[in-house]
Amino acid sequence: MKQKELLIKTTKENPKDEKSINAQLLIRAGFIDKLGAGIYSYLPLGLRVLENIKKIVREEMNNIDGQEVMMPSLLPKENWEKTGRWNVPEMYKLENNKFGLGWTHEEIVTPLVQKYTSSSKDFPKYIYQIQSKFRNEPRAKSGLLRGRDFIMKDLYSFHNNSEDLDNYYEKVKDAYFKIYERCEIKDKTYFTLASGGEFSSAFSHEFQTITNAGEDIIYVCKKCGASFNKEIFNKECICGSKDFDEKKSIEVGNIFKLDDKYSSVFNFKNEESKNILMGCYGLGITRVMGAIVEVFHDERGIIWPKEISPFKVHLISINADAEEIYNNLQKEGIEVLYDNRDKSAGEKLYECDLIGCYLRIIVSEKTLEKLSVEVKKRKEEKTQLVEIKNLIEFIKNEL
RNA sequence: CGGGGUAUAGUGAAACGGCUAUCACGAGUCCUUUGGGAGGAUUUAUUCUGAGUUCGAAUCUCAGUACCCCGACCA
Repeated sequence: MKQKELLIKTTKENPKDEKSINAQLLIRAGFIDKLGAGIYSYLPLGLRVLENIKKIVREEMNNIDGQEVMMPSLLPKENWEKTGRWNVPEMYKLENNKFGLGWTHEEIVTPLVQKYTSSSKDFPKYIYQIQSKFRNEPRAKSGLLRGRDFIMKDLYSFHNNSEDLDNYYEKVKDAYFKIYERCEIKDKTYFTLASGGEFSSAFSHEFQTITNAGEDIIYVCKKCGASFNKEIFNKECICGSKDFDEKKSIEVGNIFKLDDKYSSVFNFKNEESKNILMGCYGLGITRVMGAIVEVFHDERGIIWPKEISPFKVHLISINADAEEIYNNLQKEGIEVLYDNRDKSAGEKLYECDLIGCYLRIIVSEKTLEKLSVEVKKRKEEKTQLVEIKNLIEFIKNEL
């Protein structure tokens, strides 16, 4: 992609109506555009980031046999009335009062699975989607961290018995950690015991990423590492220790067992004449994007993890023609953003740091004399001189 | 939903109740520039909406709306 043609405008000044770091940087660097509180457009760069996160999530969900579907967002009132969730604060109701916008999908996925199964032999089933969710947040805030229109992956599992549910629950937990590992926030993400909430009998588990921008407080046991959400924290760990670290964090995932809360409607029983049991597993795609920016940035801008970077390579020419190098990189299938604009060197470098692609290549008169270019990782200070004839191989090794 | 704050050009800011609403950046055109946001020329506004006070309102008052922050809420 040539930067001259990209729909992007970066700014030096922070927008005055955003205080959170993720919103400030993402807007300044041209990834997102604000339409209202908790409502954002994703511009070409921002959409590439989202797609990268979605790709990781899809791969890990498919690895645990998840089947992707897409359910509607426009949802009939009747579905919600059956479960008593029509009159909840989260629901955006449409003017005609016959439909509401989807803020979760138990009401849709359960009848769907019921319709396409006919006996307990059809189970288990694992159904997920990646889709816009709408929640009437009383207070949208912190940029992408709490939106009213946001993107979420929601997986629903259906089981014959609780052992099967328990086993799958563990598999989802592992899959989530793989996702956070690939997003490079695993080190800062804790598997946290939390309240089950109104619709789940026991406890739920949250994946909490440590950041000051977070809106939750968790307590991490210094002895065994177990962590607890403030809402259920009772001052003594399961290991018996009373020594905790208190940390601010953002919930980047939430999994819980619904048991038969919604699935008691299935009109067939399993072998033990028990109901089908459900698990529900949420992961906020846009929230993860915001959390990554909160975790990975410096005073100059965003520092994207390798797999998330909108382009793997940002190619910059200073007083030189980088067209041929750009074409060669593209031919090799390397995602490259080429700054071919007629701007001063300083401006290009500042923008490059702000946007924060994983690798930076600078082509200049100075290094072309040595038949070389400069390559630098955004997260590192050191720059390497690489001969042009070895460039493709060098880059491929880095990616 | 309670409390606090803000609203002026595309962006960020300035302007005592009084002159043609000012500055920087961005963007457009022209010229010179090119290793860390370069320089000159030129162009760029319904001061959030509605009412009121006043000879006169960006400025004061009231109402509304939007946004930010704190809290409550957060399957």
